This record gives sequence, C-alpha cells and structure tokens, in this order.
Amino acid sequence: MDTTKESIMAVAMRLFAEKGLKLVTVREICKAADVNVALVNYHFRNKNGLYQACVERLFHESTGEELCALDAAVSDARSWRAAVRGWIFGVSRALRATRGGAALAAGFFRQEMVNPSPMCDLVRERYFIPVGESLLRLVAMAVEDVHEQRRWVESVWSQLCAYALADASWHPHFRPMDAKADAWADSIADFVCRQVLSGMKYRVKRRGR
Amino acid sequence: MDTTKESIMAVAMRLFAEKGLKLVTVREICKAADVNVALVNYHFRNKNGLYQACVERLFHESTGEELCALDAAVSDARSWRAAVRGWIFGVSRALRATRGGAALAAGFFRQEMVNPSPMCDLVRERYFIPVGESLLRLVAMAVEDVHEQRRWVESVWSQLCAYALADASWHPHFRPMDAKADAWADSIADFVCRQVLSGMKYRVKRRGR
DNA sequence: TGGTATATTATACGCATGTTTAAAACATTG
DNA sequence: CAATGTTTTAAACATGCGTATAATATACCA
Repeated sequence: MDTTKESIMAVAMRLFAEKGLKLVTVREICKAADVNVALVNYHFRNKNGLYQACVERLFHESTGEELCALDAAVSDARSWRAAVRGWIFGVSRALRATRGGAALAAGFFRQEMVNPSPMCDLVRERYFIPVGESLLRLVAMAVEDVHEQRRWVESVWSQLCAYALADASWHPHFRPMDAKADAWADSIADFVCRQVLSGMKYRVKRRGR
Repeated sequence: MDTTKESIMAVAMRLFAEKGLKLVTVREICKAADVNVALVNYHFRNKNGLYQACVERLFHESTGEELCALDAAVSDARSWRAAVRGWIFGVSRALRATRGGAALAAGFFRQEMVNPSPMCDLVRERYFIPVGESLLRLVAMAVEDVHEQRRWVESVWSQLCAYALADASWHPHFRPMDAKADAWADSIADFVCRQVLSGMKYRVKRRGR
C-alpha cells in the first residue's frame, strides 16, 4: 500500500533523530528514500508536517500507558527499594516502547533539548514532565526535606539523561546505550539503584540521629 | 584598538554557544554586532575561521593548567574523600576558567556533543579525554574491579554532563547551572561527594565480607 | 474500456545563505 | 600635504534551501 509515504517517514525519523529538524534537508530525505522531492510536500504538507508526523509516531500509544504504569509500579511496590527499581525499569521500558526503539527516541530528545523545534513543548509535556513528576513522587516517599528531594531528583535524572545524551566518542570509558543493546536499563538499573539506596540510607541515618 | 574584531567575536561566542555552528548565520552575527557582513570574512577568513577562533579562545590558557591541577589535587589529597572533593571542584574550576564563564563553555560542549563541527576533535582531546582519564584514575584509587570502575566513572560523568547539558525547562524540578551562579560546583560537589562516598563505602563493605 | 481520482515527475520560483568584489573611508607616515 | 596601507562599505555572486506548479503516470471503478 502506501509504501512511499512510509519509506519517507522511515528515513526522516532516522535523519531527524540524528541531526534535528533544521539540519536535515528535504532533498536529503528524499534522496535517501529514493523518492521525488515534491512528495514530502504532497504527503505531509511541508517539512514541519513531516517532522510533526515523526514526533507523533514516536510517542503514539506508548507514552500514556507506560507512564501510568510508572506510577503504578511505584505505588504497588512492596518495599521502597522495589519502588526505585520498578521506576528505573519503567522509564527504560517507556523509552523502548517508543516506535523505533530507545536510540531513536533518545536522538529526538537530544536534538529537542539542545536546539528546540516548534514541537518541543509536545515532547516536554508528553514525556519529560510526567517522568519528572513521578520521580519526584518516588523520592518524596523516602526523603522529607524538600531541598534534599530536589538534589536526589537531579542526581537520578541527570544519570538517565546522560545515558540518553551521551555518545561513546565523548568519553573514553563511557559506554552509552546503543541500538542493539536495549538491555541498557538492565545494566544500569542495578547500579543506580544500589547507589541511590545506599546514599539515601546513609543520608536518612545521619538525619535521624 | 581592534574593536570591530572583538565585538564580532563577543557576539559570535554567545550565538555559537546558544545555537551551534550551522544554525548561526553570518548575517545574524554581524547584525547583532552592528557591523558589515563582509567583515567576518575580512577578519576571520570565513565562518569556520570565526568559529575556530571562538573555540580556541574558549580553551586558551585555561585548559592545560587547570587540568594538570586536577590530577595534582587528586594525588596530593590526604584522604580519598578529599581527593573526590578536590576533583569535582577542579572540574568546576576548569570550566569556569574558560573565558566567558562556565555557561558559555557548556553551550559549546552541548552543541559539539549533539551536532559535532569540524572542531569537535579539538574539544574532545583538549577537554573531555583529559577529564575522563583523570576521573578514571581517581575512581581506580578506591575501586579494584574494572567493571565496577567504569560504572562509577559513568555515574559521576553523567551527572557532570547533565548539569552542563540540562536546561531548566526540561525538568520541573531541575535547577541547572546558570551564568550568574558560578557557585554551581559548591552546590553539587558536596552532594555528589556524599553520594559517591556512601555508595562506595556500601559497595566495598559488601564485597569485603 | 474509458474516465476520474490519486500519485509521481521534472522543473522552476523566491529567498536566505556564505562569500567575493571593487570602491570608498580612514589611518598612518614620509 | 601626499602617498600608502588598512579598514569598512554596498552590492552582487553562486549555491542550496523549502515550496509550488503544471504535466504526466498510475490506480481504481463505472
């Protein structure tokens, strides 16, 4: 059926994730998709329309359900440790649930964070804010002090961001998430979890006495 | 004296840090600097030459000295805790020592990491690799297992990166480093330090028994 | 099969980009 | 003051961009 429209989108998602909206040209997309230049405008109105279609596809059904599951995993957890673990895995699952896989979604995040497009607000509202809020709720379960809460949120948040943002070339001993290793979360969750837990225990103990 | 060349560079550094090499136009720079369009090419050969001049200014004398000081602070520290603290403060100091302040340097890092320019390798070799290597040396002082070392490096590294990369708008409870608050490190070093130390203590204990 | 809607093509338009050019303004110095 | 070197200017160049157009090919259905 609509093989042209589909092949344009497939190429566009890859290129947009790699270089962002402005640095990708319509001609570049069409050449890679082996398609005439005018077809982007025919099928998607214009370049922005194509980008919008890409972002919407990226988050389609995954976002809502998976992000609700985030909070559910936290509140259903038996221990607080299980809640932390569940949350981190949940974020990873939500990222991987986006069509195209985690690496593609990370590419769009990267680009939107550094050079925001008109679709920036949508990405923010649909993904970053819900995740951030649920993280705060999670942390607030174990830490009372508001100032301390924010520091923990920042710490966990930054590690998640950095894994999405980082590229291996930027640090000799940094192994970022890559396309084939979707088991990314399985690798770091255990570590982050242990680190967060031990740090919190230390903190809570100090404050307690 | 050379007020024109200087005003071009001042504007260019700000804009390049904000939007990156490709998304800034020569006309945009010249308009903001209230200067004729041809003067960029007259004073800097071309747009790339101007960008190169900006990057070189950014790292001029700061890089070498401050990064050597990094390792010195680590090896001179009396306790390992002091070494960690010294390292984090050292990174912050090196960042702030770049001309224009930490926020400007962070902008260049952001852009180079997400949409690398021809100057990308220089930034990598002059800054990221030295910092990464010294971080590994620091961690290796306290952690034997190589696999575990890398995880700690990633954790600390990601938090530093995230602070440089993040923008407040992306997380409702995230307060990134900003231009006026160069006391950034003073704020997080204590926290990261405590977190790292407690996590390591916890880890070493577990492995010990 | 013929007619109509859809899909694709080659081409061109208008505009913004980086860069060049040749003349003008300015400064410096004999 | 005159001559020379430096800096600045306005205008134009070639190129690549997003988009529009009008003609052609293809698919679909009476």
